[in-house]
Amino acid sequence: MSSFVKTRFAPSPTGYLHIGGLRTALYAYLVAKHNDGKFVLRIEDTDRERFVADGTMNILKSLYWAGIIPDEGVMFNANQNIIQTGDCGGSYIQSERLDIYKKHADELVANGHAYYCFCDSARLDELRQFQQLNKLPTGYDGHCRDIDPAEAKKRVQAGEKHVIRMKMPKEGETVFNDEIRGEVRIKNELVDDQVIVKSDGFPTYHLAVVVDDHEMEISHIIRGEEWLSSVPKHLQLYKYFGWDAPRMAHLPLLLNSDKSKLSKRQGDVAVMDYVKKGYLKEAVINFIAFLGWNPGTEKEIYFMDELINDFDLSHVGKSGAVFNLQKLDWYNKEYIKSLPLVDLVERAKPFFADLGIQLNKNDEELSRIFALERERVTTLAELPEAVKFVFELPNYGASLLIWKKSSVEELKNIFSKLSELLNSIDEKDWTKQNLEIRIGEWIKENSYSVGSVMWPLRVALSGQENSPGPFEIAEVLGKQESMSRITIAINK
RNA sequence: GGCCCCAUCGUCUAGUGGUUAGGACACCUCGCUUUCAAUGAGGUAACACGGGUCCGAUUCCCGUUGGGGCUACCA
Repeated sequence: MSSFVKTRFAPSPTGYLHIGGLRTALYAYLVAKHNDGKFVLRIEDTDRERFVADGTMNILKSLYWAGIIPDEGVMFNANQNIIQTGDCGGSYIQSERLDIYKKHADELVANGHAYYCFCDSARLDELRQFQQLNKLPTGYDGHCRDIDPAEAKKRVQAGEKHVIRMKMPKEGETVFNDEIRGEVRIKNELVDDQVIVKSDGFPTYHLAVVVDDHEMEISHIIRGEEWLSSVPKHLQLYKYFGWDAPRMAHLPLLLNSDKSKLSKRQGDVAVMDYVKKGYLKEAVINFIAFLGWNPGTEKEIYFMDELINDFDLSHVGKSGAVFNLQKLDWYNKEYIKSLPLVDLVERAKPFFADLGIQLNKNDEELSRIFALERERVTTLAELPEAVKFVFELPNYGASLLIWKKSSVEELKNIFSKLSELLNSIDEKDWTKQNLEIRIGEWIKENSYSVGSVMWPLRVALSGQENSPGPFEIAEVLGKQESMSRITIAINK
């Protein structure tokens, strides 16, 4: 076996990509990239009841948004069509690999490692109820395990409804080494004779995952902790097929604030929810990367390429991590503050479009406007509301103009003189720096208190109780609009 | 119920057989300041419990408790 690293993310298209799934995908991606290996995307759509038609596309787009691009397997092209690359002897979509699973299942039956089971769901339900009632361990009782194989085959050929179950040894113990948890041992007698082929002919996860990971030459299985207890089944299948098992890493779960498994009930869990809310991919990636992993240093800000450099499974923790929105918000603010303005403009535009707002300004103007508020918003979705006052002066009450330590008389006096001063400033000198100097000097000359000038000026320009400083706003607004807003204030 | 996994500030976490148990978010105080934000300086706050082992345990072992996962012809 070569030491080439190949990881995979293998989601089910049951609706949308879960934020926990994104983290699993990220870790798998990082392990592959850190080791100059390959990252495979496979679609596990063997559950026809939960299948959602555009589920695959949603997953692919969510991953693409986050910058997690597969090297092999399922992806989409410029025309938004789902395509595949790579050679694993078939499709990377499980529903298109049925013959492969059938071949392997038949092989197990032929070798006596699996058997046909004719128990219907009524009997199984009854069995489970009985076990639960009598506080017995639940599980299949082996009812069909010892049916004569020749007879079973006849019944199958006669069209009798059936599934295929793998034979789990009744004795011994399965011991394996998890990359994160270390040695784990589970007694074989406690492990069920798992159904590996359903009555509809589709494989269950357990068969499909083993066959595919082998045929796709996956070196590291990286998945959620919920799979830990089914590892003995998988290992047994590898043994039956005579294959080497990949290395395995079972990641700790993402939790709600009450420590239960992260769920829809307690907040947004779909990656697209966070996209729509205006979180930056850099923030989301940085945040989820740190939910369970850390570099062992005090560096908190990590871009994808830095994660690829430093990520290491050995630094992944064992305990579940609470998904803490406050920390995500902090990361998002950090990235919004540090994003180049041109990028900020590009990424913010869709949030205006979503609200039906026409941005009749060029990018240059927009970047100046957005720069005004970028330190004040936590998400891109907040930006339209935050910069609204630039486009249209809000209607505010006249009393807002009066600074707490000032009076109406003083205000009127100051404003009329201020208006003259501003009018005397040439349009080409209408810059933040220049205005600050001129008005500063003027305040000093007249011995005004700073607030008695700055507060009303800022309110006049912004129409808001809270806003950026008056000079920044004035520069963005330009002389004409600024003067018009001051006139409006004076008239109030 | 059975099996498996886990346990350091409220949250994400670093860390060690002997440390003032470190950082980040959040929170609080102060500074800057026309407001908000940003920012600077501080602060509150943790080794779940009980037994061992050891000169010495937060660290190693066992147990308890707590939390989580699995226990499907779902993944």
